Amino acid sequence: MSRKNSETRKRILECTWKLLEDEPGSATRMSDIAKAAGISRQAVYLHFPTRAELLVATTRHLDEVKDVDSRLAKSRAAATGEERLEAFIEAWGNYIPEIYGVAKALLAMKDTDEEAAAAWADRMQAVRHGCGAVVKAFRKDGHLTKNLTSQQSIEALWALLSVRHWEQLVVECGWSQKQYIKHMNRMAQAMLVECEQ
Amino acid sequence: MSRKNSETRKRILECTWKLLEDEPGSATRMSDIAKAAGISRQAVYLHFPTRAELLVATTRHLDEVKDVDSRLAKSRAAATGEERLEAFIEAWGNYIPEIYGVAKALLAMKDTDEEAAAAWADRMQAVRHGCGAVVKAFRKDGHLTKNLTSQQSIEALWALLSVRHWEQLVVECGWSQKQYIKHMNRMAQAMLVECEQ
DNA sequence: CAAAAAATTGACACCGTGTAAAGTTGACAT
DNA sequence: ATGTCAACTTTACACGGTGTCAATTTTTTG
Repeated sequence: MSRKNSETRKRILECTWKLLEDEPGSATRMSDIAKAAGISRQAVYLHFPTRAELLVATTRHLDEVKDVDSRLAKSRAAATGEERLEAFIEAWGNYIPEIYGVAKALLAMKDTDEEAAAAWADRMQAVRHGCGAVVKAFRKDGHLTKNLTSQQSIEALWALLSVRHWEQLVVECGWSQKQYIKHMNRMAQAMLVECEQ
Repeated sequence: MSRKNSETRKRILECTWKLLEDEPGSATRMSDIAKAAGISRQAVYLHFPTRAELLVATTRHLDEVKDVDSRLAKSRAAATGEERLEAFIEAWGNYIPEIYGVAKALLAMKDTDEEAAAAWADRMQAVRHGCGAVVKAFRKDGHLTKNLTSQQSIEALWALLSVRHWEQLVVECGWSQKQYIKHMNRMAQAMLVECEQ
């Protein structure tokens, strides 16, 4: 316990986070992080055996500090599917920009590193669960479209709310966070709900 | 001309393509490509100064061989917005799996290499144009939702039809190509069209 | 104070990209 | 047949980033 939560370890995590926040992606090197934390490059390896493990630890640290899980859990209070969807998109959609830097680095690593892939998949599983809860609520309301199975609905919603999708709209197309949230609600609604015309 | 279309050059491009098709992503090295093409690693550099330029050339080669542009142009024959959308999704959606390997490598490179980013942006511009044409047709029909500006509609559709979105649904979630096409049509429709209930 | 833990220093191996230079081979032009 | 030109080979090396190792110093703490 005292080992795991050492001062230095925490400082490394915070610096990694800050650096990736400023410049999302894979540009940040181990030496940059060491310099930012005011220690030698080797000292970083003393705490984290590989870059992948450091990134994974940083995401976990972030999730802990920001307390995603309880933020996502809030949406479960809502009664109707519609309300749940809105609460969920509010919670997750606004969480994305806070983790974007680290997420992007992990996403880039995913292709080559097994461990990074597993860590990312694990975190995304939480989001998927949230999507599942939303779909279930819609189903209960009897509002779910018949064009998709529950499984497909979950996956479609999950993909719609992916970090990459957010990235494309907000970072590449320049949508504001507010626009993103608003339109995601509309789109998800349109996608999941039966549209009788 | 004779220079640009040399036997060897073409063979390198074909091998790059094949290798990336088998194993999408950034794993394929210059030496792998050289070996596959039956030449020395340096010979590859004789034709393509950098890995980025090779990847860019490979996408261009692919686009040329597969003739995307004319495939996408076909959708312009359709009269109504709905028909255009369907033709466009048919054309582009079925093109994605054919280029996925190379696309993924280019996408990974995009983060670090300026030239790769530009090449990818350029190719994506073509898709965006297609989305623009679809939205325009819908607007003309008077069926476009009032919740989105034309620009936003184009971007929303563009993001929906992104390679990454396809990847998530087909590669990660295991949707069949047929399902993907079918549901993309539905989703895009639901997203763009006014839903009077 | 002595032992243990944390960090430093400096060197090095490995990989993949990219550069450089000298040498080989074959076509073909006169 | 000779010379030359282009394509390709071979060998060697520089560079940057990750990760390893071992010897040493600093800090903590029983």
